[in-house]
Amino acid sequence: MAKPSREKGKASKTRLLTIAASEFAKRGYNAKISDIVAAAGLTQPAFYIYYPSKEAIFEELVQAFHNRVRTLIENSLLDSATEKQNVYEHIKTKLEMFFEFLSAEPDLTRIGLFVDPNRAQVRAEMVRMVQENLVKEQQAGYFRSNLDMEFVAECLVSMIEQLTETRLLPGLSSAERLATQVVDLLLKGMIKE
Amino acid sequence: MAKPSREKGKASKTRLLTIAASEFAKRGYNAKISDIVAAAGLTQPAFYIYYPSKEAIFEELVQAFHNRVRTLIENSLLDSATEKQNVYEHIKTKLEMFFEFLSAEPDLTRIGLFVDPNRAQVRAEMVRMVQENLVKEQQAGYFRSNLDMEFVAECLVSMIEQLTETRLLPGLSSAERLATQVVDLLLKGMIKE
Amino acid sequence: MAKPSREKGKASKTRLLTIAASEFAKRGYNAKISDIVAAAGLTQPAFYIYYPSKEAIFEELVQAFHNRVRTLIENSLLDSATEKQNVYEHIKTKLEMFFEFLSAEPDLTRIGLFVDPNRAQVRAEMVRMVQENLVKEQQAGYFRSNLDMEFVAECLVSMIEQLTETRLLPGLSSAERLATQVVDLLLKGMIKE
Amino acid sequence: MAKPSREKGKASKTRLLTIAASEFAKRGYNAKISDIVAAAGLTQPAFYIYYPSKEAIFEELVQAFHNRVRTLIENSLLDSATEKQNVYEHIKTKLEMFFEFLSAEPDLTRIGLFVDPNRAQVRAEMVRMVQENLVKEQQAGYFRSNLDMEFVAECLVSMIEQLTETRLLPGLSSAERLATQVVDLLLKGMIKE
DNA sequence: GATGAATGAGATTTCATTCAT
DNA sequence: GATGAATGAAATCTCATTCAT
Repeated sequence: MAKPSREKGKASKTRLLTIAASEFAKRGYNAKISDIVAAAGLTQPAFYIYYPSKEAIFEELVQAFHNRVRTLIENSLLDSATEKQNVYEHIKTKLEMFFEFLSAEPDLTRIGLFVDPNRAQVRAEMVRMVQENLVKEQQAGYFRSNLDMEFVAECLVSMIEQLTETRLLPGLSSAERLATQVVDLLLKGMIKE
Repeated sequence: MAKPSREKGKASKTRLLTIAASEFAKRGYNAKISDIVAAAGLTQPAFYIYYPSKEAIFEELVQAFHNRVRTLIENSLLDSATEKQNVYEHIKTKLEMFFEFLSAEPDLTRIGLFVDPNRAQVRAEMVRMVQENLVKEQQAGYFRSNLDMEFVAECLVSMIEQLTETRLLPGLSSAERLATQVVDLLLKGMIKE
Repeated sequence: MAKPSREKGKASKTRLLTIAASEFAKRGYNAKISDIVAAAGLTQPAFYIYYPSKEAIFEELVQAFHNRVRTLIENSLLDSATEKQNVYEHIKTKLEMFFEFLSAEPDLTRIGLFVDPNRAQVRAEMVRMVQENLVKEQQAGYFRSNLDMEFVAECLVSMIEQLTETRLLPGLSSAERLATQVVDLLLKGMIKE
Repeated sequence: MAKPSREKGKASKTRLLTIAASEFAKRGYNAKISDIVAAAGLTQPAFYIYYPSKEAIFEELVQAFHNRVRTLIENSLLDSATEKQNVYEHIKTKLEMFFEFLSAEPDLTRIGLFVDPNRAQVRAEMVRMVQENLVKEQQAGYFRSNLDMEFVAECLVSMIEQLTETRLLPGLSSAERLATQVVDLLLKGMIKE
């Protein structure tokens, strides 16, 4: 492993990371280094110039997703303090941001949400973040007080994950559309009146 | 005391299938034949007496889950015609059945819902079934008419799947409890009043 | 890794061990598994049926030598109590045994004495054994009392090792001859009279 | 303050050689070029500016040791002609010189004596030199005439080598001390009186 | 109904070495 | 006088699968 610093090397490293993301997203951790380097126009040993092991590059991708999630969480919490919309719009905006976030880097999202063996951890983090937000609204009197907000958060996150997989990433629905639908369903419920 | 030779073979085959289910559920498709046969007290070639390949036994498990889902669907649709409860109870009962179904064979469930690379198919089937049920209730006037029932069904199924993974299979919640919570959330919504 | 028990498997395992001994003796730890299995008329994976790793088979050979050394030590100490020859004959006999022992399994000897990275340990063990023997003779008054027997033991062992490598294993001298020469030199010294 | 460009190259080459000696001494021929250049603050291609291959630099170190041995031999033979001490002192002085020589460049010594695959050659050279010296003393009547001086030389050299490895290089004994002990043991022998 | 023994194909990783600048 | 970037060749090890009995 050397420490590349000039342009071409950096480009190779980036290419490897991007292609690795795509391969891991498609085939899970079984993605082959040989395919990755081939797609990057390199030979096998070149991989090890930039990453010490297959595990390392995978972990780097997982951490990249984690970091992005953490950033989103922090920003999102700040926003919630500053904005003052009605509750529908407020929640919808946040959901939309969430969906946008997840669709911005589809491969990273797939890796973080679906292929990482420790994906339960990120999920738990997301659930916690959502729960905190919801509890605030609940305390502000917007939601029924008898709702278990951890349960609700878990349901919401699972919906987000699923809709991301089946509608958002395949391009069948926009972030805005999904946010609207989810808010409408979850806030109002299914019952008439 | 009958012909033990015939029975022994069947027993071995069943044992292999059960253990394979457990291994695939635990380790995904990467589960090793060598581990499976070892746990079954057999040697590797014995495996190939009963199943032509790793893929074949995996597919058999996936199909077993599919078949169970199909059976559930048929029974469920029948039930829905015969029963005459209020809508809460009605839906809750079905959800409870669904959760019971999923918890009855945890390994099969995990394989069908989480490890099968084509799990989207079963999911779609489940979504369709749920959707059909919901449409009927909607047409009967129980639900808001502006709800896209395909969307709702997808949300509901994703919640079911997730809660199955995080609460039902680990034994943290009962089927009855989860059904109650889901019904309460989805039917009434989160908003006060 | 299976547990072979029938004849052919046992033969293969033994062949692998024998050939491995020869290869390690010739080329050091860098000996290649591929050469070993080829010489054994097997393919690479067959190796891993019998030994879990290259390190494992090497360690097995090293341990085999250690065990033989330990056995020799125990027997040798017993002998020293029972026999009652003059001191020349006594020491010569023991030296001869030692040389015979080292020439009995040349590959094992080379591995234990020259290629094992931890060969200092066995050497130390051998030095200790020789020292104990010498001290007894010294206390019995056969040797000068101002000799540091640890130093003498170390010299003796190094001579044994060297003569084994350059004369015994190549077949240039017999164990008996070497024992005679060493005893003559070490006991009488070089000075005339 | 002269031409630093020429000097820098020479300095790099020397540094590589020194570090290579240290690495080969520590890890045997398996020492890695990548480690050597890293320790020298250079990159891998720089190595090949100065040495055509790994084998070449290793051989250069081996030859350096050989040359030093040859020089020692010549000087030693001259000395033996000029000096006129008693035989104990005479031999002891030479042994001490030998030990000093071996401890002066520990890395080179380790490479020449222990890691060079052809170390038998240098050993043979050293044996021959020692033998020549001993034969002279023997002819002068100092030693028993029935001693095979080639055998004695080989024993002596092996002792020197071993004591160098276990006592001299680790700093446990001085050259003078070892020389004294060896002379005492070998000349007088172990027997009392 | 099963086993002992073995293999084909391929995966990750290592290391000396070279090309272009 | 040196570097950034890359490679050829090979080594260890894994795993589903098969042959002969």
